[in-house]
Amino acid sequence: MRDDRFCASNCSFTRAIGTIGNKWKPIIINVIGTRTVRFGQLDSIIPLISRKVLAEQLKELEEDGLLERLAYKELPPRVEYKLSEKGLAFLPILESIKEWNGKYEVAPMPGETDKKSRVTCAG
Amino acid sequence: MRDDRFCASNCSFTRAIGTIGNKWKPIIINVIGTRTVRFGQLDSIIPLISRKVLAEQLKELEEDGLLERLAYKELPPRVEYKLSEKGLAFLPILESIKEWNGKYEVAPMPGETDKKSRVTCAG
DNA sequence: TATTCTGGTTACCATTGGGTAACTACAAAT
DNA sequence: ATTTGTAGTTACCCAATGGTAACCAGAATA
Repeated sequence: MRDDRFCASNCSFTRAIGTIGNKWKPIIINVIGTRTVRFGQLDSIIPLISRKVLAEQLKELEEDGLLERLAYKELPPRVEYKLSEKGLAFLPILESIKEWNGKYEVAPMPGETDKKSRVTCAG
Repeated sequence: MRDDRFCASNCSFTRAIGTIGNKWKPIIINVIGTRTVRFGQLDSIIPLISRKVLAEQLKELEEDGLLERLAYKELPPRVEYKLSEKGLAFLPILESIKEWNGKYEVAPMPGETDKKSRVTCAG
């Protein structure tokens, strides 16, 4: 998922894209926002992502220092995710993407077809 | 490459990510910048991208209104790509990603290993 | 006693992504 | 007459992605 050729680039920008340039990570970061969110919450807030992929993405985001994972030694387990300083500093960028998209998007709203097959950010 | 489930979301942000949330598109947009660039130039400036994938990405970017394609009726063919207004408006976002990464990136520079296997933005 | 609850992980399998090489058209140059 | 150059496209094939279902621990609840 994370492309090592990107992360090993001598270009800082390319490395950044290697870190956050995929479709799930911006969504996850946006959903977490300034909150503290549990794994199960993320799994249900973001439909169409499987637990497997969600776990992968969270692990990578943690490795890249974008979020913090707090595991409570309880049973049943409880794990909370929140953005690190680096992750929080990324939020304004997501906001400017929203603005940009709102300003220039061509097709405004899709027709009411198959709701099940759509992704929601539900942020 | 472009995920239809994202593009059909009722969430504007998710749709935006469906459009530009992959690894090649930000790179391509960054490389083009304010210039006018030919297909072959892109192909040689961006190593490790194949012509096939490059052509795909360019087509999608054009469909999404991020760039304009100017084909001259010559032989051998000449095609020039430049960012549209929407594409140009995306450049500041890429700049803020660069800033953000410069500020928070953990591993600063990779060792001198296999240069061939790296991606360069060469912007 | 059996079920539930949570945050994963693992094995298995189908789908997809993406690379490579060959091919196109035609003009100009060798 | 053959090669070169451009911007792709197509067929083919292998590797990687990602989904599904099963499984785990161990306490609390019914």
